[in-house]
Amino acid sequence: MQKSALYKGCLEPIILQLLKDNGRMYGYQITQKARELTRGHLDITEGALYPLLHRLEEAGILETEIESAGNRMRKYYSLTKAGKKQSVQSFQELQSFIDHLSLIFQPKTA
Amino acid sequence: MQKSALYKGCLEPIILQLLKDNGRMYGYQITQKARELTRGHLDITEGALYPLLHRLEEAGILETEIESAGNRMRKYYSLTKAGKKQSVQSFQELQSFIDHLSLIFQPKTA
DNA sequence: CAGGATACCTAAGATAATTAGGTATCCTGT
DNA sequence: ACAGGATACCTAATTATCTTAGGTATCCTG
Repeated sequence: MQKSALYKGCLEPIILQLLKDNGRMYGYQITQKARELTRGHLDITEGALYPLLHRLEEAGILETEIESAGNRMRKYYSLTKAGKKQSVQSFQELQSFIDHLSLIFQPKTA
Repeated sequence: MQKSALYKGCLEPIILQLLKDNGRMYGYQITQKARELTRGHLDITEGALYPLLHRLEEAGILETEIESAGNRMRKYYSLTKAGKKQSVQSFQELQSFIDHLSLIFQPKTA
């Protein structure tokens, strides 16, 4: 995906939703899960993902635990209490945004 | 709207769709029609609209006719042949993008 | 032991909007 | 008569968000 600029602005709600559904995840895992759920259509680039995760942690939306798998580190992210609220809200925003779009693209059913 | 960054990248398909449905429109009219169809939720800013219209004309997607209503000019935009193709394609892209999003946000129904 | 997958990261550039202006006409109310 | 809101066009500076293109390092398979 990402050929289209449509993707812009959707990354944050996507991440919050994945963390809501899966409890806690590390960065690389998030990219794999998104790819899996969309059968390869959604490719989250690491250059977008990591800076966003850091911003969300900074903002108190996410919290981290670092663990090691063998000799390799994994930084697990999960929703804070504020993050859970945020994930609900961002889902609602996305839902309502899509509803409004459909008023443009399917005016008959309006 | 536009509090959310979701809107980014959607303006072009929206404009193409409105022109497809309404034949020909001038800039200000596009903003009003979008507002009307979404009952006030979609506010297309002129700073985004006009430069985009110019780019689409430059690209041969849109063509213009200037008319005057009283002493005031109106620049009407309509889809070229290439523009009609483009409007179909951009609709399909939007549709498929939303389908993929729904795989993230409603994984049960996948 | 090369190469792909796993796992983290950042910086420079591109893209696409917002914000905040500018110009000018038309119409309504006081 | 004229202030102010709607109509109608436009652009430039800034901001937000992503892509591209790197960098480091471990693990596993052929």
